[in-house]
Amino acid sequence: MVTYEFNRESRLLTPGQFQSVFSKPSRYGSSHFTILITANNTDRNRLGLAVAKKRVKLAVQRNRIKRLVRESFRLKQHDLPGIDIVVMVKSGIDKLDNSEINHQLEKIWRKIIQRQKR
RNA sequence: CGAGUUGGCCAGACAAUCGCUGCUUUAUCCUCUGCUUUCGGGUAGGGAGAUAAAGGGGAGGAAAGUCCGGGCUCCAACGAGCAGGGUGCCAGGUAACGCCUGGGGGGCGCAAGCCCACGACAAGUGCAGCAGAGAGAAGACCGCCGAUGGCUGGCAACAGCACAGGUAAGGGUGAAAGGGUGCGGUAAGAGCGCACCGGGCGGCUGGUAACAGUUCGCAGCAGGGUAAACUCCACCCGGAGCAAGACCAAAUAGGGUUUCAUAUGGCGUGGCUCGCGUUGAAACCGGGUAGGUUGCUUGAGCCUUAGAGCGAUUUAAGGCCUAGACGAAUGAUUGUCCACGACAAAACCCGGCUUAUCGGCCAACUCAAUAG
RNA sequence: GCGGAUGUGGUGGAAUUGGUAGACACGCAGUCUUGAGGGGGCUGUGCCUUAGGGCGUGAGGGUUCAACUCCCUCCAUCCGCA
Repeated sequence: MVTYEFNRESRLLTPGQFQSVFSKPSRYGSSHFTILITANNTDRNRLGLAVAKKRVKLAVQRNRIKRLVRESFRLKQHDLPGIDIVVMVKSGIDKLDNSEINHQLEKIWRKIIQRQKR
């Protein structure tokens, strides 16, 4: 039975874990996202978010974007093959609506899955 | 039904599915201690964690800006003085405030009502560029006069000159030129005199006071502005902040160089001095660690009723528990409905202020008025 | 989260007992020199306006005769604290 849970094991928690992703990343991107991934040699995927105050000024918008990314990751996590992910954003993303953000994330997940299968 | 003022309340709703995070209960697993044992275990109590199920909770009126005030924590204690800072009509409220309430004064509005850093420049010191004659108990540039004295003419009355001089009514300069109006007065003028108005000082009356009134008395008037200039007066303020601080584990390896001091010293201490405590301190190089728990939500708390008070507020009784996260929860998708949803999200906690904001509802009051 | 600092033409940066804002340097534009370029010289350079004049020190108010300067509110940028 496949569950769509999202608890603390599915996140990057410490600065050290973030650093390991930043040190040897594969890059993916879209018009408003930059995503870094690296293999973590487990059967779990882990997500870290880096939404800078400089990119998105209002706390309400930052929270909205983080929630959307988490939700999208939660629903897709079983199709991904054991990687650590750091999602960063670019300026202007706070002007997009929910469906547009979801659409961009979908495209990136599909690209990652294709790349990793080879 | 219109126009407006003040106060208070709400902050899309409902359903389904999938998620996040605390709390409570139950079950299973793990673990510690005691007792017992046929060494498999059994039983009682405790602990923290994991999983599952059920129930219940889960951003704001501004959570914001960080502009004030407190609680709390540490600085041995926060004691004295100086420096520095803040507030500023009066009275009250409060834990406290730069906040609030009531009152006074001034301004705006037909009104309900709204707005105001609103102590003292007659304690002292300073400032006012340019312009202007003169800028502070002032000043003759133009103007006015020239009574008096002088000169000229004339027998004289007097006329002329504008020399001495007088003059702040008028012009001009300026942000500002030293009470206003009228009459008298005069050579021309002038609080020079008088009347009224305004203001000052003293008294009296009302008020806790700010202040107001005065048919009372005094003196012709008194010296303008600026204190968000120094200052004076009254009152208040020790410093830092939850990244405060405390605990557990690890670590800080008794390493090197330089400088200061060597006790009338250094440091604690983040203005200085005294006082107090403590006994070396600081900088750089090299090396090592920066994980977890706690502080963390029950509080100047909220609701109802009754009493005190014009009110802010307060007293009593009863009831309620209403987010505590930590790479950071309170969401996503779909559907239905409508007034089509603004500004915007806690990070130790409260009380205010300020700023942003789609709209909706309720109450009291004011104006316009009886037309549709 | 807490604490602190700064804001002046296109750029750096002057101007303080409150008294003519934009010194100085760079850049830019025009012009002279040169066959041309470079270099150098000279002139101009915040905005609006025909002129007179008006508006301009991050924004908005206030005090004052007068504000870059003093006071209040807001905005933006930067720095420090484990």
